[in-house]
Amino acid sequence: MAMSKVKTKKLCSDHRTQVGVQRRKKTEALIIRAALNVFAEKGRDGAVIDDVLVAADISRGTFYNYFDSVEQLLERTSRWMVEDLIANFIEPLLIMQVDPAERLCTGLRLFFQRAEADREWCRFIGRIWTIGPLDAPSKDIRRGMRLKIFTVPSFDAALTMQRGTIREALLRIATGDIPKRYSDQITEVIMQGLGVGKLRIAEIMSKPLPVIKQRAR
Amino acid sequence: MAMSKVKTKKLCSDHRTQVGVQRRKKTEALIIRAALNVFAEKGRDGAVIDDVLVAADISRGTFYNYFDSVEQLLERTSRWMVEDLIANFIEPLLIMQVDPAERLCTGLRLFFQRAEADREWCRFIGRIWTIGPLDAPSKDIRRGMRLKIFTVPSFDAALTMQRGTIREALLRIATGDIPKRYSDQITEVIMQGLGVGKLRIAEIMSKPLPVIKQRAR
Amino acid sequence: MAMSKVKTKKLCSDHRTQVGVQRRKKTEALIIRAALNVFAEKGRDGAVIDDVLVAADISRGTFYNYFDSVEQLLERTSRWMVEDLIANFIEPLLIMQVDPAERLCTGLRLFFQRAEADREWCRFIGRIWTIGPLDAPSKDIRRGMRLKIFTVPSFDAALTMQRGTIREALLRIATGDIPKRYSDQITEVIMQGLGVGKLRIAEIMSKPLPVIKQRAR
Amino acid sequence: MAMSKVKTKKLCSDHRTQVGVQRRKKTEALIIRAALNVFAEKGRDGAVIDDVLVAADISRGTFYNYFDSVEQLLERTSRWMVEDLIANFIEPLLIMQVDPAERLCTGLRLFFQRAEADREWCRFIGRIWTIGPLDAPSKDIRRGMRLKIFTVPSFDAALTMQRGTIREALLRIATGDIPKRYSDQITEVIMQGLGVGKLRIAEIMSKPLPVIKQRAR
DNA sequence: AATGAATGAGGGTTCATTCAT
DNA sequence: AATGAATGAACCCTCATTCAT
Repeated sequence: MAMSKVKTKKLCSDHRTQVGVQRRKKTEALIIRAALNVFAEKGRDGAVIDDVLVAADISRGTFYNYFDSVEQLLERTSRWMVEDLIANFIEPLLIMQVDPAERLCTGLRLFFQRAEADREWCRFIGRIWTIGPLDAPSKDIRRGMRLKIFTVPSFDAALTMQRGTIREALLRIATGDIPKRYSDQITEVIMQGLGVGKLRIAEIMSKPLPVIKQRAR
Repeated sequence: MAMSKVKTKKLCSDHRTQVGVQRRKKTEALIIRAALNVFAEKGRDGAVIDDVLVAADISRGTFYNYFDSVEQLLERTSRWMVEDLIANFIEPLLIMQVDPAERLCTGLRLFFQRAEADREWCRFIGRIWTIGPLDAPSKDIRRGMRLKIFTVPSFDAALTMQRGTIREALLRIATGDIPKRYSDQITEVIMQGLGVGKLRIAEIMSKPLPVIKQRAR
Repeated sequence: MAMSKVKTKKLCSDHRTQVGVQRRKKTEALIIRAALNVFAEKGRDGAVIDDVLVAADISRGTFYNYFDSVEQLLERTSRWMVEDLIANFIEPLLIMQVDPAERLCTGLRLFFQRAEADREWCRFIGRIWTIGPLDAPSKDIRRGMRLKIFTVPSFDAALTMQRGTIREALLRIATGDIPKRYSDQITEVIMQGLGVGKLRIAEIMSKPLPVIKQRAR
Repeated sequence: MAMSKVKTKKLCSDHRTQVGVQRRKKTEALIIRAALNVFAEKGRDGAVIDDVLVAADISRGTFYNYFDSVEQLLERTSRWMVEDLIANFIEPLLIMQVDPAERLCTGLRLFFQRAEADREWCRFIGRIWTIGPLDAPSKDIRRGMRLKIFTVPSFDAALTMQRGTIREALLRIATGDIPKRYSDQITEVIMQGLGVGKLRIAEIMSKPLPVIKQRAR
């Protein structure tokens, strides 16, 4: 049997390799998906490796074949999130060449839309979100300031307000206990904080949201 | 003789008792102060008992003479913070009978003033801040809404914005890397988010801050 | 005042000493009594010093003024028990010059009588009873064997049976859940195990129990 | 190929599983065996996890892979003992359809025989023995009472006598310092306590003990 | 690759005992 | 004497990581 194994390996090593690579990807995605839920549920420190193993239905050994440590798992899960965000929100929005206010507004609404639809995703970002590059909106803020569309005391203050409000809102949304139109109201408050007038806000909000088809990852 | 004895004993015991009570208070304060720093430094879960023991320079046993568990330490430290806040900010401000905008504004400025002065305090609130009753400002928001001074889509949204912005700002302040006038700008952005006009904001901000003498605790 | 104190001390040092000695005795008895209950309640290892302190309503320091360690407390409490037993059972019985069967029988019945009346006492002996010299009955067994009143395979076996049965019975009595006449039945079974005939047993059991006035200790 | 792969995997996995199960069983047995000795040596409360770890030559982690707590270890060790007893004494004896006196007598003798052969086993039962179902003998007592073979004041008293005597005897045997024929004498005393006549006892005792081959566990 | 048994450093808690007042 | 704060050794338990199969 050992021999046949070797033979087999030799003969179809290419195919095998490819299959192997695919399986690796699949397992890795499986683990990350599980990790996402676990981190969202228990938080960065409350999460324990066993939770992930159970959630992904894999063994300890398998896990350590894909990740070196829990720290790395967290990091790669975060990175995955960011890439997912970019692929599903940032890039699509970049294409629309509208003014910063509209773009920011639309981005926030789409973002919260997903947050409400996927609690775990929402909690994960709300609780863990450490890695910087969620900063697509920050470009809009800068541009909007340059164009006097946003009138704020400073860029730093604006960014702090926007980020803090988003995170706090996510945590609230994750509880599941939110009033009607909460997300939209949050968006409006942020816009108002950025100095956009009530009329303009109402105008932007009245436009229908573009439909973005989530790209699988 | 019996009488004098009793007297002596009573006096003596009272004195001893008082000394004991004082020492207890002192040690407890020592531990809480240490815990504050440790929690601020390492976060709720990163903090380890040994850190506190070292920071307070006490033994394990002493710690457990004052607190039942680390959980309780956190809780009581938090409570202490809240009481400190109330004693030093809320109560003094309650006395000034001005309009909600001014009161909220003043409160925030004083709050950030202390945050900048005491980094550990600042980080602790920014990272740990879970216990509710930081909600003195929420009353101002409600009143302001009733008086049409604050024009926001909803109370919930306003509160989320205010809280999230404060927390994010605290974390930033705690890094020590903040631009000039950062705290004031944060205050302004919050006011703007609540729908207060720029002129009114400038007007309020131009008033000198009342001096509050920190009550020792 | 310091002077007067010295004076006083000098003048009535004798009286003081005596009072002191009495107080010592009293406190010591207090602690032992408390320890008895605690040991009975929680067992040798379950008992904790704090339990004793609370039960006796004294402070740590006081305790260590009277006892060097918990081990010593246990030992002295046990010894106290033994002395109490001797004073209240053994000595009174020694005086009655009857045959060993009657004496053993009477002794057991009195013993169980107290066990039923004082649960803590009962549990303490049942659970802790380690110190040997409960062996007053053993002399009766020896004598009874010599006189052919007790017919057993060996002294050791007889002693084992008697002791084991007593302890087991005490534990049962301590639960408070015993059938009517349980103690008497236990006594009868022991006598039967020692080879005494049923008629003789009945005869002995029918005699009224002497009344022993418990000597305070 | 897919099929062969599956097959291979299945075979392989089965084998691995089996090996795993066997190793688990072995380690568990190892720990329980060690625990038995430790508990026997130091008693329920004196025993410390480290003792078990050293005795079984395993690491902390391993221990907690098999048992949730020391309490559970004790419980499962006790349960193991009981099952061992049942398998090696009770069941074999159930087969012999003789009168209760003979069966009880034989059971006791076999029991003590093992006690003398295995000191740790003996001490464990003598010191820890809490879990009920050692009560095979109790059925014999009941039956014997019904058949007037045992004449005792009550079932409860008989049981107390029998249990207490056994435990006390075990503790004595465990010391290693016992006279010749001690176990047999204990058995005789118990029988006598149950009201069996000396002649009948001698008759039963004179019969040769059946040989029971210990079933490995 | 996958498995899961084994490891051991690390953290929380208890409690007998000491000691300054 | 009495008090009770302080001490630290000893214990239990968790969990990330390694490793033989």
